Amino acid sequence: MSGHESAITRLRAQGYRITPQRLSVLDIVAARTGHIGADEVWHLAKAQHPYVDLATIYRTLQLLKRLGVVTEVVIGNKLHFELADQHNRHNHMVCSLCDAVQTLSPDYLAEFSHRLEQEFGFTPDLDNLTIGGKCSRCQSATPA
Amino acid sequence: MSGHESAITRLRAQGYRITPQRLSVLDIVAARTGHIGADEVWHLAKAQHPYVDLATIYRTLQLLKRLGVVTEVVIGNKLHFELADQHNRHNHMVCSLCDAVQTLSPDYLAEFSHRLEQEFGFTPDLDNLTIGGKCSRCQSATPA
DNA sequence: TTGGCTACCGCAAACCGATGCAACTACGGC
DNA sequence: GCCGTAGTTGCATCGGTTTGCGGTAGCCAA
Repeated sequence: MSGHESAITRLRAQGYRITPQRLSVLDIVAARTGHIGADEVWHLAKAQHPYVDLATIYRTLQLLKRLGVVTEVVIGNKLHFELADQHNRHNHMVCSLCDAVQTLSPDYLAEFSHRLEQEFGFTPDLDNLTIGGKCSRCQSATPA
Repeated sequence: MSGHESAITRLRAQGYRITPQRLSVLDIVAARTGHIGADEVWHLAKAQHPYVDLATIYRTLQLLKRLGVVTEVVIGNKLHFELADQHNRHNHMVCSLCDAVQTLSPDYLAEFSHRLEQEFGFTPDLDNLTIGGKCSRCQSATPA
């Protein structure tokens, strides 16, 4: 129940309403260290509030993403989310074979990002950037 | 009708079969300069072969992607594909607001990629990396 | 050329995520 | 504390992509 008062304040400040459903989603995502799937958020939310609809979960998560409260991680072909912590930003590397996830300091992408902005005027959304590829384990396990 | 014989050879060499459906998809993607949506591939394929199923199109495109024959570009929430040209590699920057696509030399990502491989043993799949963000036009059009 | 093995296809249904709509409710104003 | 209104919700449905299954056909061997 702590650590996301600022998110609530921000919601209210921008004219969004504070609803039990939104609080549930926020609590659930905040309680988890690391990412959580949309379906799992739904499952947990129903425990608190039996009639929440999955559509509401998706809408809420998209809203929180737009506000920068949560970030999105694409794992396999499912969406996962995690609380955006400005003091612990990171990107995700996801193995396309085993879906293992490693985190990465945004420092690795800082220079790249600056160049895109300066040379193309394009502002990459690094907070929600998931990098696909092969982890070391699968890399060496693959025949050739 | 030219330029993808090597792809056919590669398919056969790996034990995959050459079917009319696969040849259609290959022709269609090769004929297009730039990316093409899965549904459009389907549309064009049906002109040649009326009973092709959309599922076959998707399966074929995923197979060709796995073999490195085509690359995937995520635009909005649709998948697009284009012929992988080793002599003209590039990445894509897609605006999340207007879906505009800009291409980017892979040079911009080369150093980043090397670091991931050396420090984490993670091999990023840069060929299929789509970078989301805001294009300069939408950036300046957004109120704040 | 023929036969047989197995990859592949078409069909249908499932799945994830997004969206339109009418009913509902949070919340500022009185 | 009550009211009005506009933002939200639940429900139903839809669009794009994936998957399971039984029949089909590409390819290799003889």
